[in-house]
Amino acid sequence: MPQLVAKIAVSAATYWIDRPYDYLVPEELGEKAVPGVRVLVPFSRGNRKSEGVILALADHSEYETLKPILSVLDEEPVLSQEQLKLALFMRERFFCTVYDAVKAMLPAGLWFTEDGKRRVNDKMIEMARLLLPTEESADYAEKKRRRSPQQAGMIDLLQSFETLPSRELLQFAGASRASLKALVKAGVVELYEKETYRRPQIHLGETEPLPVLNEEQQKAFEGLNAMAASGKAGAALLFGVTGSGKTSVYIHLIRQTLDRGKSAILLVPEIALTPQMLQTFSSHFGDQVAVLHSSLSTGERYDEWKRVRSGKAKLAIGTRSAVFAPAEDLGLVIIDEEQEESYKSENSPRYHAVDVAKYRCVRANCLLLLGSATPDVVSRYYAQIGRYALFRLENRYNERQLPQVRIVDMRRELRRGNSGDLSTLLCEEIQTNLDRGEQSILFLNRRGTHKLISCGECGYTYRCPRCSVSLTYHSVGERLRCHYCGYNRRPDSACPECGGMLKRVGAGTQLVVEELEQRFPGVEVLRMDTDSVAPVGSHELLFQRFREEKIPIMVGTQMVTKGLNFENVTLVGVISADQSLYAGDYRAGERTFSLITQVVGRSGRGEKPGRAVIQTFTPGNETIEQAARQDYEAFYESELELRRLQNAPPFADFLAVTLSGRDENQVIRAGEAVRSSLEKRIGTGSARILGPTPLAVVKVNDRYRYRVHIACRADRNLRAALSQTVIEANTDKRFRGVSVYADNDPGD
DNA sequence: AGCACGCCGACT
DNA sequence: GTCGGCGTGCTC
Repeated sequence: MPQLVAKIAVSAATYWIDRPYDYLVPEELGEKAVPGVRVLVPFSRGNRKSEGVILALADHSEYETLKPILSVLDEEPVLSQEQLKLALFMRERFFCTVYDAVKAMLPAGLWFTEDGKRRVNDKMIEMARLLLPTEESADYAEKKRRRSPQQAGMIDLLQSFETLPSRELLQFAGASRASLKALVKAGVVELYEKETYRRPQIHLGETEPLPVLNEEQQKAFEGLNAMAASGKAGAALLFGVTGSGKTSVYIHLIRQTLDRGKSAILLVPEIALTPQMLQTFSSHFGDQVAVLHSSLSTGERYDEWKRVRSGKAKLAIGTRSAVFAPAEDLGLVIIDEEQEESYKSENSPRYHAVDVAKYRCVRANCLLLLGSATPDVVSRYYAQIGRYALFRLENRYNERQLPQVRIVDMRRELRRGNSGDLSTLLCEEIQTNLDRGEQSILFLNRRGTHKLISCGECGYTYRCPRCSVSLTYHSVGERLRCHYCGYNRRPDSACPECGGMLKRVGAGTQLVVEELEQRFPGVEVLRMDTDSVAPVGSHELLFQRFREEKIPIMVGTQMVTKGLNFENVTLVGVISADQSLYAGDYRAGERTFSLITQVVGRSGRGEKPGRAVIQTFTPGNETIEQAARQDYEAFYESELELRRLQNAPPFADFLAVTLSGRDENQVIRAGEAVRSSLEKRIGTGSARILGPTPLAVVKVNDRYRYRVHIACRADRNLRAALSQTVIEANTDKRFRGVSVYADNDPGD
């Protein structure tokens, strides 16, 4: 009698041992064990239980002895054949395990806890706490200190913090999971699960008639709709200036797609997924809309996911991960503001939603529509060479004028004795607005907008003991915190170096607010920044106050640049346009152009004409001038030329191998080995290999991080070679303790 | 990664 | 002697 064998992608397998593993399907599971269901299998020498997903069935195996599948976890497949193929594609493209890809594709509500088969609707994390009374555990720590310093260290931490997520406990103590397990076994520490909180669902509105299209919108719609209806795979770029009504075109296209009985996916950047935006789409498509967003609770998200899968919802709207929406019969994928960096995942699997969307559209023979006011230079190039169709929207709604933009040379301001953040011109303009009762938005192009503490005498600043960054000051609980690892401490009463007076050095928005208060006493100023510790929805509330109470001035970072529409705002100030220009990576210019263009576009959205003031220390800079003129095509031409000279995308693909470990020299040596292995495998003829070079923040959590860069044509062979190199470096005994991974197009 | 096997030092 | 640290090798 032939045996039934299942090819399974196993969760416990790391990247370098990830392959389909053969397991025996026990007779009693024969019915349920089909491709796409998740199973529990014994894995490795200890037969540790691991989750897996059946990729395929077979009637024999090359292996002599097979272990049997322990149980089937799903009643029916959670992934279609097509989604399994996508997972395999992701492994190749993004250098992750198949199961990592599977996890990214499924909503959190479908995941299983470490121990059990229980399906969780709540998000849980593993926490650790001491089981023994304080003194007993302190005694235990002392007893253990010499032979097991890691265990003692963890007890110390739990003494002061009481409870900690076990992940963090291990990181902070620099301990291995084995030593934590030892403490659990000894009955000193207990591990338990804690629920993280939920967020409410967005309200859905009434159905509205389709928006009326103007001539150029109609033309774009007709062209795009013809592509979508052709039943052939295709991609198009909809290049529409701010306020030209891309959304109206989207709505018409989606309407047509749904009427053809097909489903659609609309991706928006993180920041753009606002209640207003959802309101717009639900007012047209009612409960055919499903929202997939990380801020929904796992339960809500799971329900939305099910509505898409069952076909009850035909339009999935969401951020990056919504590209995995289990939509059958896909007819259209729209990616709005396609140049946004939030479409690239920062942690494993490091996928790019645009790449995933391309793959899906090709497989489904449907249209991929990339929309933008400032397209990614690569997309614009593809449109130029005919790989994408190109549609333009050049007229702003109601023929509104572009804001009048002026550039201020901040070096001259400095020479005139103004060392503040606000130039004379900007202050005059703000005053004009105050007099007229119109509102102003000041944009601060700066990350790390927090306060530092430094010594007034010797200049000492606190640095993180585990990361190569300064600690920032948080007034909440008077603490100094590290943004990278979470380390925090209380500041001393005097400088620990020289005993001098410590003072708070304002930075970012705070400093600008202070300067405004000084110059415009009694004028209310609203402050918006991403990293302020704010409860959910509070940003919405602040925007609402700004609109309704007509607060004269709003100061903010990134988040004030996107999609906001305030009729009474007639002045935008860019405090410093330079910061993102020199950020190192090849996208810096693009980022700056896009940012400035967008923020300037916030001005004059109503009846009254808008003005903008851009402050810069490099007034001659071409990118800034182009952004001030809102001249994308000029920017594109010069940027493309630059890319050609640098052999950067679209003329070559950028890939990287990132290495990290506690021993810096070892990391560098491993990086050099990676480099020479790559040189051997792919040669230096067509590819350019650089590094290893340290990352901008070289040390995080006591691990040093280095990167080897590759510029080349990334074909199948090259990816395979890169994958081999990563596997080799990870399993090389000389580099134990160094972890190595590849990245398809690292952001920085 | 995580787990078993096996080697070697310190404590009964 | 043996308990339990840590180094080595394997995962259908």
